[in-house]
Amino acid sequence: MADVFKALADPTRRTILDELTDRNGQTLFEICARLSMKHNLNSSRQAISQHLDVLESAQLVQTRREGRYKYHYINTKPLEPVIERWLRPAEPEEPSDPATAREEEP
Amino acid sequence: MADVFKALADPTRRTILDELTDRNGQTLFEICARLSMKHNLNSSRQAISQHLDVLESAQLVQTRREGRYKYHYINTKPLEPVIERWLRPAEPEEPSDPATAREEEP
DNA sequence: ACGATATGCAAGCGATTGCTTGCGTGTCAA
DNA sequence: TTGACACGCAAGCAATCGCTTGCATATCGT
Repeated sequence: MADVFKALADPTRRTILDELTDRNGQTLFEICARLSMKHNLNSSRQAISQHLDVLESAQLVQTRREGRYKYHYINTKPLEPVIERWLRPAEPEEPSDPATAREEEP
Repeated sequence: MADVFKALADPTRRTILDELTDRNGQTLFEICARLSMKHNLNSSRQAISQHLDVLESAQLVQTRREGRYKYHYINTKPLEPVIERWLRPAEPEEPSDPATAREEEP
């Protein structure tokens, strides 16, 4: 689970996920080209490849080999527990504005 | 928005959010003590203070001053757009298993 | 077989991160 | 006022990160 947050910490990796959301199943070169075109990100092939390795280690990207091509698919499953961890249990608590909240002294 | 992911990338900061979820509105020393007790995290006061600064910059923690005490409150609002970014738009797409999916050649 | 294509592996480098150390500031009780 | 308490600021350091560079492997078309 820690890998998921570390993977999402980099803006280039988040843009890669955006790209795979827009068009799933791209190859490495395809991702490089579209990152340069649509997102003005001129990172090298090796840089993107390493980013994809990080995303794959975090299970956020799954891959499928076919000959010399390697297709990359986004996988949003690791994101679901991220939400449940803090979003759900904290919702029915006290008001979100600290100026109006009150607690006993420590 | 980048600050949110960077803030969540550290395991100690995630544990701090867990602690604030369990008991909202704690002071710095209170957080230090409970991290040591319940989570076996023996970080120094300054280390935790810097972590809280990061969380506050990311708007994940709001603070309220009262005399020499500073109370910390979790704020889950920055987490909501995180979900919508990839979870929602990618759901009605093709099968998540890359072995069965298919795309045209690049 | 040969070259072109698509990707993998690994060492090295500057920048950033998380933490420590030491001192400073403001607040409260006696 | 004095001392204890809660917290802030900033320099320094080892570890990690993102990226480059260079070479290697594997697959396809001709």
